[in-house]
Amino acid sequence: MSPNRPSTHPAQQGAPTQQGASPPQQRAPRGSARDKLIAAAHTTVRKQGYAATTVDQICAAAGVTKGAFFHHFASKEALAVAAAEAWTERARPMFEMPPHTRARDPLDRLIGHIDFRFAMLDGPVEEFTCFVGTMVQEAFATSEAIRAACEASIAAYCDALAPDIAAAMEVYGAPEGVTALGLARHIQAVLQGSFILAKTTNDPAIARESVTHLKRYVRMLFAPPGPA
Amino acid sequence: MSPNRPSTHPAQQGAPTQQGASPPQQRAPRGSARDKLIAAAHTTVRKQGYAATTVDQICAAAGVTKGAFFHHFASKEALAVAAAEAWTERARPMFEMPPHTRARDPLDRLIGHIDFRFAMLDGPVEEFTCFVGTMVQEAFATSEAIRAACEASIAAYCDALAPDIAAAMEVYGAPEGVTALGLARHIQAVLQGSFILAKTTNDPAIARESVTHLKRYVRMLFAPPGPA
DNA sequence: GACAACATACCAACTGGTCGGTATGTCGAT
DNA sequence: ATCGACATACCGACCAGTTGGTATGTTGTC
Repeated sequence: MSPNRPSTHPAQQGAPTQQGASPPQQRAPRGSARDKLIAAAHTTVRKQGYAATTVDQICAAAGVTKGAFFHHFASKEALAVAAAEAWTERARPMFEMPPHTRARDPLDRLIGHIDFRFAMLDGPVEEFTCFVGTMVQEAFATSEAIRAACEASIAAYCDALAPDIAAAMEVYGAPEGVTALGLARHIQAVLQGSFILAKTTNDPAIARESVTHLKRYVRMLFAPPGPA
Repeated sequence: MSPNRPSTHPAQQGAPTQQGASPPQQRAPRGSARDKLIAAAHTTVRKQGYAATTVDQICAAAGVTKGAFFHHFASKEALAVAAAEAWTERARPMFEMPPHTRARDPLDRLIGHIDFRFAMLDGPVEEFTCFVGTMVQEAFATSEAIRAACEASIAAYCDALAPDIAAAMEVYGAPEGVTALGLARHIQAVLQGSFILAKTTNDPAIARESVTHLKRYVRMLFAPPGPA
């Protein structure tokens, strides 16, 4: 659950409000502040965590003022909830775009998805880790609204993954006690855990190692049980 | 990076400052403040996260004043580092005490350990989750000292787990590419990830589900490959 | 074994800066 | 001329860290 691609709107401008030059420098188009604040929350919270991120920092990263912030969001917590919902949307293309989603065999689609997640584990840690996973760690006991929003986002991911797993189970069978949603949740757990390990070492390699184990597990689950 | 080492003292007493009895109720024994502060940091940070936890809260939970805090620790960050080191010590008995550690078969010891971790996944979420895993999420990019301390704690856990895995690999073999330390790290990743899922639902059940998958994976890894 | 000199452990009150949030003003589109 | 979308200026609460003190050992000396 962590594509760095905010397919977001055409209007996009990372830089702070300063414009150097001559002609009729226009400011950012009206109506763009909300999206920019959410995007800024994603990047800032992924790097620093939720509590350590101040509203001023988010505003600065978004290139808007505090007035705009509290025009769009009633509180910092409200932004967090909105950002969690936006995160779910941002993850959706992962289940539609990549080539493996067109594979005929459901197990190929599932393994393809894991490979896809594996390939994301590269570059700076804060660019592939999960916004909602980071946030729920801090807020699960102190903000019921944030916790619920994060739960919904994770659940949406698992729900999106489950159909392919269910189909694979029908084709290849699976051991007693394995369910599609349960395995989807386990995949999510391994990803989240691999993010934490990557943070401890500040290096994605340790995360790839774990996802490799995950891939092997899925392969073994759906392998024909008997002799070769 | 500086836990002030007052080469600590024999005196020990878990409880807050109150004493039960009749006569001139004395305060907590000298030398106990440091340990109490670390214990308070463990519980408070596990529940609220690191950044959201204030020094005053930790002091209140420990039953000491801020003066005592800054007598023992140069900064909030220094306490975090000391608490991460203490966390490692706190985990050590897990590898020595439980009955399964005496098993003759290394795979039995390994599975026994996973069962042991499984059994811990019960009750309030903040009582079985990992202090260093929680903290490193927030601090990996902002405090190198904390990040390194958390890395060391996680590494110590994996190092403690690896020998049994290595022994199991020698007895039962293992697929190409599997290493003892690598599998130990994967086990740690699954646990950390299961904690996050438990936080999203505020319920340990989802964590147990993932650890069950982990156990099945380990069993499959070390199962004889051929026909039954 | 008593006492001066010192060190450690802790406490209460304070401070400078920061943070989430508010009150109010301005600008552009309809 | 009105309203939504911002910007500016500001506030009270809070927070990490400081200061200046007291109480309780510990140690060296005679």
